[in-house]
Amino acid sequence: MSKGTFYITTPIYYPSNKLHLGNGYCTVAADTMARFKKQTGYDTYFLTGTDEHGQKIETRAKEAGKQPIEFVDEIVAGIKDLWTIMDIEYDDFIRTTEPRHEKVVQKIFKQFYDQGDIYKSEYEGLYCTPCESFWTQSQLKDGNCPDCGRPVQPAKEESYFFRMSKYQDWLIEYIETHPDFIQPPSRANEMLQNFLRPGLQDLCVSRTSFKWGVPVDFDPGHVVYVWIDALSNYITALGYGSDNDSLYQKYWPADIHLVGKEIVRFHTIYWPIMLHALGLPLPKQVFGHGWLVGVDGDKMGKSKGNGVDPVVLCGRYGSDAIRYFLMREMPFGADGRFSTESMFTRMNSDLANDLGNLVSRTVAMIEKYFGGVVPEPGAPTALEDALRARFEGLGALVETHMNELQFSLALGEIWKLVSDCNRYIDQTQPWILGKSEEGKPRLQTVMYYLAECVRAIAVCIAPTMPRTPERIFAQLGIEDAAKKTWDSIAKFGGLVPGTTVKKGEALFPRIDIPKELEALEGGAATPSAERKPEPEQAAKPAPVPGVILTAGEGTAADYITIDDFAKVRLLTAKVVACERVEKSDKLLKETLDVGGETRTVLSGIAQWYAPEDIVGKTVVLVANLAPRKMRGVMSEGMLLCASDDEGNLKLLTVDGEIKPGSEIG
RNA sequence: CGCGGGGUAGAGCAGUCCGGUAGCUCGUCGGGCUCAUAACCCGGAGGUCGAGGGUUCAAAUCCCUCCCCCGCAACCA
Repeated sequence: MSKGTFYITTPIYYPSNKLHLGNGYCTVAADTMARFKKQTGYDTYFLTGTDEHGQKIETRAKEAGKQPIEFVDEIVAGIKDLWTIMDIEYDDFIRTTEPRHEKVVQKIFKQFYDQGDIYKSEYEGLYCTPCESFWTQSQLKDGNCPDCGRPVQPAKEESYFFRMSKYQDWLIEYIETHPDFIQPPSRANEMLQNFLRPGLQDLCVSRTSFKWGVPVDFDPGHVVYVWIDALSNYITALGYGSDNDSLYQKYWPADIHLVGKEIVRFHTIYWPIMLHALGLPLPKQVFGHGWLVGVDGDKMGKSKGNGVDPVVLCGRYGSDAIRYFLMREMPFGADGRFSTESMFTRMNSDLANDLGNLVSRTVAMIEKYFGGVVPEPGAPTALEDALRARFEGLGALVETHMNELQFSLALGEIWKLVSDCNRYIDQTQPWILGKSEEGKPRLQTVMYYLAECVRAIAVCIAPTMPRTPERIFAQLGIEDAAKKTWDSIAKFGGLVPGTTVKKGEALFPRIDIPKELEALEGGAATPSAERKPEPEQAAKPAPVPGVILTAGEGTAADYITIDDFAKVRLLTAKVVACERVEKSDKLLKETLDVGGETRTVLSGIAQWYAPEDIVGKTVVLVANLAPRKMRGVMSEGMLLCASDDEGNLKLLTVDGEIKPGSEIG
């Protein structure tokens, strides 16, 4: 029965924050793929999870006044809720803090050590204290830290290292002889050119500077650093190295590791080398997908604060619509632009107008002309033959595209059938046929063909849109599970005449775009929301900023209380120094006098201000914003800016002179 | 010359490997239809294919040069 196994994974997410739509994108893709494979007869296993160790979590937990495990427990619960909301049907959710994972990580680490892949060394390097980073002589810029430009000091840290270089030639050879291993191929070039051919450095695989990690059991004080800890989840989740490794035996090697393009390196260099060192087979494919980027080309990430809250979107428009949009809008390998406007447009035209309306008119006509009973088809004409050909060719086309993870193309094929059906109605003019008795036989054929095609469409969209098919089947009166399967659409004619249809609610109600934009943006925009939507403005550049929503809650335009406001500590600050940040064309680094205290803040204003422009200005600082490292420099707050519709920024300043560090409010 | 990707209609993209009438979706304009969610169907307008040079009967496509945008450069999906 089963065509074989299929094991697919997402990255394990780092729960330092709530997830955003970009994480959802990757996970929806994996889920869609898993569902498709299940549907087409594979024994499928879909793994996702969280990578919960590391200094950042330790720090964030401390800031929140919690134990690290308490801190991640809460966030992980939120992540699982999100996956439920987005209809993610994973088979397992691995947390790197689980004993089943930690034990095996220790075992793997020990094995590497015993076989000489890992050695202990004193990392002697040049250390930049603010950046908490070591640098080699060659990495320095003008003798200073290449990230922040500050001086570095010689320092030592005892660490274990993995001999990457030992496996480098083997890996180059492997990648060259397995062209499908890294997808899309451009990513393979990147890896070869940037990292492998120039030569791998040995990889630091333990830390002593923080505690929140898997302890190295034979050397107290060391914890396993992210690489071995996080990457090994793909096999520890299957029980590799445990008493029961039946899942591992069954599903490894993975068919696809789905990863964001920024972590391709870890999955195509470190991970294969680790596996090889363990004597294990490599995953068949690592697919580096693109990012959702905002209209201005910014990546939608936690660090940008411009993510769109998937919970809000799913709640408002249904997870199926969101999933459809994500899978349809952009080709999977490349970056895709996200804006709420493009999402609404897509939802209206494809889901409401094309598919929803097709189901609606089909069912309505069967009710009107045949009392709701699906009629027996008569002899086909050329029109029916063409429709039938499309129907019967659909499965193979969808499968081809899906196997290449081209979700967008697969959906495009399905929508060709939707479109054919709408055209078919126009060509056959059922409302004319229905007027006379002579037209009835022909009308029977037309209605049957439509209903049967709608059935096929419902089957095909199921992996992407898990909820909608049942709603369609209900309207078509299909109850027999055998008529809902992938196999049932291989041949035209599965629908049994005589079943009773029943018109239901509109599958996807049309969205009033200007209204929705207003509702969404108005309600859920960040407090510092710099931009306003401009719904109609369809004119030239139309930089409709769609992506300013963050992980906020409400959708209504709620008021905040004075207490809420009081949570934000605003202070005046005088800019005493300012410089550009190395390797960034957006950031300026300001040194601020906040009444005796000195703060360093990074702001993304370099396009609008030269450093010398703002020295001496008194600006408004959000003083209690959680510090964040950008470009390796810790930013201790945020400067308030106003921005207009085009995104032009102006710093907020103070009317006249006032002592630096004065409270605002 | 660090590496990779990109520049095609108002917007978002395909086409480039393997040269042969420049295509899709949205928008826009006009027409048709009335079963349907003001939905559907047909047609039109709109492109110096980033710039320049070369090869060729023929170049978005192959070669050379240049310009511009984005990403990566050793823990942000």
